Amino acid sequence: MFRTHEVKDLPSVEIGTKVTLAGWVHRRRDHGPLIFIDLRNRRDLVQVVIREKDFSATEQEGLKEAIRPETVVQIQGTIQARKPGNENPNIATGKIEVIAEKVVIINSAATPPFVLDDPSVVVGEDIRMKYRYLDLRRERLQKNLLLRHEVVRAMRQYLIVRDFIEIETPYLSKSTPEGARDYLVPSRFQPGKFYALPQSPQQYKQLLMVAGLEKYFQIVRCFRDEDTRGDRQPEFTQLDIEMSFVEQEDILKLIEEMYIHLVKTVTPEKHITFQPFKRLSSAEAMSKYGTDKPDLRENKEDPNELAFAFILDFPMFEKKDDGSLGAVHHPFTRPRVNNVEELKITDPLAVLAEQYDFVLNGYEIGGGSMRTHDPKMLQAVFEILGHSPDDVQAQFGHLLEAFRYGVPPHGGIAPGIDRFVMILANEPNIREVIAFPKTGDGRDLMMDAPSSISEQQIKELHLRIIK
RNA sequence: GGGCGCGUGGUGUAGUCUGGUCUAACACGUCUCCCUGUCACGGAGAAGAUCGCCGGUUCAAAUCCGGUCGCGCCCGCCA
Repeated sequence: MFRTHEVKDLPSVEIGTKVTLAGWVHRRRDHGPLIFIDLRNRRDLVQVVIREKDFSATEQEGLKEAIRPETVVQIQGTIQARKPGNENPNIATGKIEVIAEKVVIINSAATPPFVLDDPSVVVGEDIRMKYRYLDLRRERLQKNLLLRHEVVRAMRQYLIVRDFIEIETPYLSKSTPEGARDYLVPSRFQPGKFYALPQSPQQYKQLLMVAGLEKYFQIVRCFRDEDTRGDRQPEFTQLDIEMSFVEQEDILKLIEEMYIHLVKTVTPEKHITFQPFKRLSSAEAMSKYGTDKPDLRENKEDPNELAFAFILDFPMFEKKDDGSLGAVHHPFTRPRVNNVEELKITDPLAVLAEQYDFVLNGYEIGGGSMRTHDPKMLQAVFEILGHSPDDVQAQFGHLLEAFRYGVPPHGGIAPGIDRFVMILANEPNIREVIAFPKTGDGRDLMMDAPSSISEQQIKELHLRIIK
């Protein structure tokens, strides 16, 4: 046992109790014969008083090491009430202090490359990323990761009590031509073939509906090999949801109630502008605000305002740069038509989709749709998108095959977790709520990834590198 | 793929526009010494920077020009 108490529990410990604490030296105030150190354990601080006269000459030499900031120490001592006038109202343990009887240096620390105890110092991004484990010791990131934890925990709890089942889907999956660029993983067993990391578990969760799971969710990592932004990382986490025997309204209601609940429990200081959430058609949003993710806050200076909105009625198809048609969302989205015949005779660009975006303070924090569960309708959509029957068979044959065996009406949504936490934390950048984020060009400066691989690995994977 | 911004001791900045006063300043940190009630402790002192890199202009470059590298932001892209 390294410690008998956590620092945060000390205020309720009786005066005179002997305690053993362990943590990091946060700050030191060296008065010569009297040394104060603030001992840090998680985010909590307590003042330890070291009286030089209580220690032998050799022990005093060791103390020189102990008082280096960020050194890991174990302190044995006695809880003492601070004298009136000596209390520190700025820390939770400010009414007491620990009189040290023994100081054990567990691990002495080199001088950190940047100051950890001053939140006002803005350190360069590259240095923070290289020494991310030190950056994470700072209060800002400790707070953000804790907030993120609370959000995810509340999401899980909310869905689990409503009969949702959490199911994991594969990360090694299949590349699809639609959407973002895939991250690819070469196969050792199948020369020249590649897995793709999922951009989302879209097809898996629909197949779970075919499997009769009915209410699925997953806190899942998604991968997209595209350029990053302040609110975009190559890998990000979403709350993936899919439900059977529901309509669009059921999904919107679930999300609305869940997010009101999340805000209430995790950040009660925040207030929600629209209850129920504002709803706009995508056409309305574009004409009124010039964007399909409008910032609807009434006071943009208010750090506690949350203006949630649903954007509805997106078009099903759009013209791509090369003139061909693409799906605005994805091909599995249900077009708002009565039957296949109607879809075939309508101008594709006039067809709306049962698709919805979830928007908060000018950020898209999620999107979803009702899915086409009629195989004929799905075929018709693929035809409009210009996929040849062979192509459809190769790319989506497994899904169409599955849909032959009794598929329930279903739909889902996937709210992003990083962006939501970023907004709750009032952070300007998504990296501030991710423990180990990537740089703008997709690198991990701490691990130095991506990196070269050995000749042996290249050979095993049947690859050749062209420079 | 394109546009913009930034790069000066370990960290954060000033100085760059208007070249010489820069033999590079300040704060934090580090080191030495002093201090028994500090809590962003205080005091005295010290070390630490070829001003991202390469080249050019000039009597003279942190400063101007060209290139290059690094980091960030934005557009494209992100079903």
